[in-house]
Amino acid sequence: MTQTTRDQLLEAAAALFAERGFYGVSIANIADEVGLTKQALLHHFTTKEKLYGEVLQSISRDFERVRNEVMAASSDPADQLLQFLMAKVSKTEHDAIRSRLLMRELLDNKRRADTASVWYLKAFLDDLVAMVRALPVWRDTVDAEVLAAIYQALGAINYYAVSEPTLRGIFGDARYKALDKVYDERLEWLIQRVLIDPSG
Amino acid sequence: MTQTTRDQLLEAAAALFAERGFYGVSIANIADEVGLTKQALLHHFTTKEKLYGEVLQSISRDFERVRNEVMAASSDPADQLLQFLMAKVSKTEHDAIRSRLLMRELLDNKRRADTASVWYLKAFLDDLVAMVRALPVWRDTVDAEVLAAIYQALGAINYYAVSEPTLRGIFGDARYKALDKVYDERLEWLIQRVLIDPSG
DNA sequence: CGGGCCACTTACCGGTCGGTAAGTGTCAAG
DNA sequence: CTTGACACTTACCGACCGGTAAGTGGCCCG
Repeated sequence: MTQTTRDQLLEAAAALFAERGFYGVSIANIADEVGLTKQALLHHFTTKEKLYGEVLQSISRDFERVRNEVMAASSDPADQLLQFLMAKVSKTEHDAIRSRLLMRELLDNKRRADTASVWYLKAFLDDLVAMVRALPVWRDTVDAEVLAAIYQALGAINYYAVSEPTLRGIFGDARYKALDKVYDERLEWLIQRVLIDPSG
Repeated sequence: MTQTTRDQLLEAAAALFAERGFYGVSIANIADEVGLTKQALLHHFTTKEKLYGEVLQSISRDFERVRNEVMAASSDPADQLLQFLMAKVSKTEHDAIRSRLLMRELLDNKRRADTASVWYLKAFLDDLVAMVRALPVWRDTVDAEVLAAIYQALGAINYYAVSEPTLRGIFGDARYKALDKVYDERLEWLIQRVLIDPSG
């Protein structure tokens, strides 16, 4: 199946918004990427804000899909949690774009009146809290403790994901590759220690 | 001592760049904040890029100052490391601005030809690696492992710092405050587990 | 008193921004 | 053969962008 013009625009928008941020990209830039004029883009998504909103929405659908896959693949809550979190690690360019975009959203939604994205984030966090609460160790802990632990894992994942170009710039390809190799293992260890078996 | 106009501009610039990013702020916005025209700003910092560079530089000086304070306050490497990392946690508005600004820089310096800021970051990471290497546990580990562990702690710190407005938006002031209270303890525990006493 | 530096102003430049208006060509339904 | 929806175009708009040019007023130094 060939991509529709609309989907091509969405994909180009995601990549550019991730790389330069909402204000760093013009709708003409995005349209150019697909070989169209900005008015063609506005034909599909009446305003820049609406286009951005649809990009966020497509990401949130992605996460829900991954969550369902993980839940179906195993019935062990610890396994589900680990797989869901590790799936957030950037393996492909598409993953990296998603991480960067959400980090920017985290930084920007203070000033944007973007309640929509706040609610999507809430749903995502609620899902994670539920997954953690399925583990016996966490059953009798207050919400704040669960959230704090989750957030530390998310921080370790996403901060690193977003740093990839910078780290590559500092250390060069070879040493970055070496770092990347150990990061995965260490992350699994961290999730294990912080979330799955905190007492051990 | 009253602040010079130049310092006022630097402070206003830091706050606005942190909140909206480089492209989201005009030099006129920054000048307005201090009650001047943009040409007055250009009088002090010839270009927008140079102003931004000076903001980054002042942050890097801040870090060096904190590092020296921490090194002077204790001779125990484990203590120094813990204090240095915990000092990065946002306590004041100024700390939060710094975290946000650096996170944006991490996201943007792929596209900006901002080698300068890459070198600040390298120096900062080098300092941290040296502090960790001062601990006997890490003496015989490869660089990549040390860096990975450091990065996980930095991620847990900075991702959370940057999320403050979003989390407050999702959970409200009361529940955010509860989260904030437990986050500090949990962070200290994490640094202890990941960096200072990984075997324990 | 005179001259030059400093901090700052108004006026203006070419260019880009998001968005509107008014088409143009294609193609399927009636 | 016409009609109209659809996907797209060119031609604009006012607002704002970063930056330049050319002052203006105050203050220190001789």
